[in-house]
Amino acid sequence: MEVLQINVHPKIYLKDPRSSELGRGILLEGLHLMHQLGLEEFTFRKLAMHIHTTESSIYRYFETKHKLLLFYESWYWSWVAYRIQFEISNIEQVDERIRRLIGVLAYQPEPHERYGLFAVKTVKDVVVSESVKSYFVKSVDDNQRAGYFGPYLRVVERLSELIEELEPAYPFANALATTVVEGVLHQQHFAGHIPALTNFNPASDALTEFFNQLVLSAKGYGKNL
Amino acid sequence: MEVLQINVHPKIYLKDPRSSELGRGILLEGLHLMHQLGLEEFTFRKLAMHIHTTESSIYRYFETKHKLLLFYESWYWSWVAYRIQFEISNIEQVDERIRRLIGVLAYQPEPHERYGLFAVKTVKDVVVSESVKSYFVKSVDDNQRAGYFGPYLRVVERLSELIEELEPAYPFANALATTVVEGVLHQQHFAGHIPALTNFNPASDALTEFFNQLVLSAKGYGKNL
DNA sequence: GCAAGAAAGATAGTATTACTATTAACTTTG
DNA sequence: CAAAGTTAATAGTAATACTATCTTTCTTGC
Repeated sequence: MEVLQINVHPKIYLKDPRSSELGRGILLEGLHLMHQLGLEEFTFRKLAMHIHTTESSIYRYFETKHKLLLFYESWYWSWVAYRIQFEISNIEQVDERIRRLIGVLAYQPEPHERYGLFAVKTVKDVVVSESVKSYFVKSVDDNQRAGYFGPYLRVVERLSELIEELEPAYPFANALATTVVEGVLHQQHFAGHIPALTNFNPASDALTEFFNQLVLSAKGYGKNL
Repeated sequence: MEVLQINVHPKIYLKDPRSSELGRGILLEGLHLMHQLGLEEFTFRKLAMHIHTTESSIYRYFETKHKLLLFYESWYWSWVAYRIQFEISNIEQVDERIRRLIGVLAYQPEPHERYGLFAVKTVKDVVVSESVKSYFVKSVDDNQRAGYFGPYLRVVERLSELIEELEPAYPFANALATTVVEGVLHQQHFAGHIPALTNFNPASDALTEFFNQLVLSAKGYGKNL
C-alpha cells in the first residue's frame, strides 16, 4: 500500500505551514481565495483579513504569493504521482498503464473529495488555471534550478518512460509526454472558458480517450513509414 | 497574391497606435522592453522613460499593458494566418497542407526578418512566453466575448478544418488542433528554459515532424480499432 | 498666415501592492 | 516561572496602475 507523500521543496516556504494552526489556515483559506480571485487579484493582505491575521504573519511563512502557488502545485503533482502509483501497480500491460496514467491526469475529483488538508478539486482547479504563471515567467530558470518543479517533472518523466517502453524506437518521448500532461490541463481549462477550442466538457471520459490514442500512435513507430 | 492583413480588434486600443509617430514608438519600443523584462516587470512608466514620453501619453493609446500584449498577439496570429495562406495555396494534398501549416507554426524567423513595423522573431518570442497570460486570467471570458482572440481562433479553426478533411470520422478535431498549436509554442518555450521537458532545440525541424505525425495519426480513425 | 482643433507634454494625485522593520503580547516547554 | 519561540499590531517604503487637469506644440484648412 502506497501512502501519499507530499513532496514540497523546503525552500518554497520560510517556515513549514503544515506545522501550525496559522500555517494551515493560510494554506486552506489561501487556496479558496486564490481559487476565486485568481493569482493576480489575490494578495496576502486580503488573505490576512479573511483569516483575521496580519500580512506580516503570513510573510513569515511565504516570501511571495508565487511561492504559495508553488506549494499547491507541488501538492497536486505529488497527489497525482501517488494516484498513478496506486492505479498502475499490478498492471503489467504498458498500454493499460498509460491509459490509467492519463486517466489520473484527466480525473475530475468530486467537489468534496479531500486529501489531507485540501479538497483535491480545488487544488486542481487552481493548478489548471494558475500554474502556467509559474513557468512562463522570467524566473523559470531560477525555479527550475532550485528544483521547485520536482513533483511535476517526475510525473512527466513517468509518462515518458512508459512511452519508451511502449515503443523504444520512438524518438520524441519527452515531447509527447509534456504535450499530453500540459494538454490535459489545457483542454480542461478551455472546456470551462473557451469551449470553441475543445471537444470536451470538463469531466468527459472522451478526454482520456483522446490523449490515450495520441500516445498509442507512437506504437510501431517507423514500421509504417 | 495574398497580402498581410493585420487584424487587430479595434477595442484593443483606445487610439490606433499605427496612426502616429508616438504610437509606433510605443509599439516598437514596447515590444523590446516586454521582450527583455517579461510582462510582469514591464510597466508603462519604464516604457515612457525609454521613448522619452510620459506615462499618460501612453495611456492615451492603451488602457493597460495587457491590451498592448493583445495587440502583439493579434499581430502575430495575423502574420501566421498570412503565411499559412501563402504556403498552402496551390497545394491540394491535405497531408502536405497540414505539414506546411505546422511548419509555419514551428518556423523560427531570422532575427532580422521584419514585417511592417516588427521583427517577426521578437513578436513571436513575446507571444511564446507571455501569451498564456492572456487566456489564463480571470478576464478570459470577457476577452473571449469581446472577440480579442479572433486571429488566434482563426488559425486553430483552419487546422481543425484540415484535420476534418484528412479524416471526417475523427471526432476530436478541435482538441487536436489546439493541442498542436499550443504544443508547438510550448515546446519552443521549454527548449529555451526547461530542456528536460522536450526533445528539441528551438529551431529544429524535428519539431514540425513530431507534431505532423501526431496529426496524421488521426488518419484512418476507427479502422484500426 | 492664422485660428481652431487635435495631439502631446508636464505635473500632480490616488489607491493599492508587495514588501520590511520593530516592538509588544501571548504561549509553550523545560 | 523563566526563557524561547510565535504571533499580533503598527508603521513605513518604494513602486504600480491608473486618472485628472492644464499647458504647450503641431496640423491643416481656410
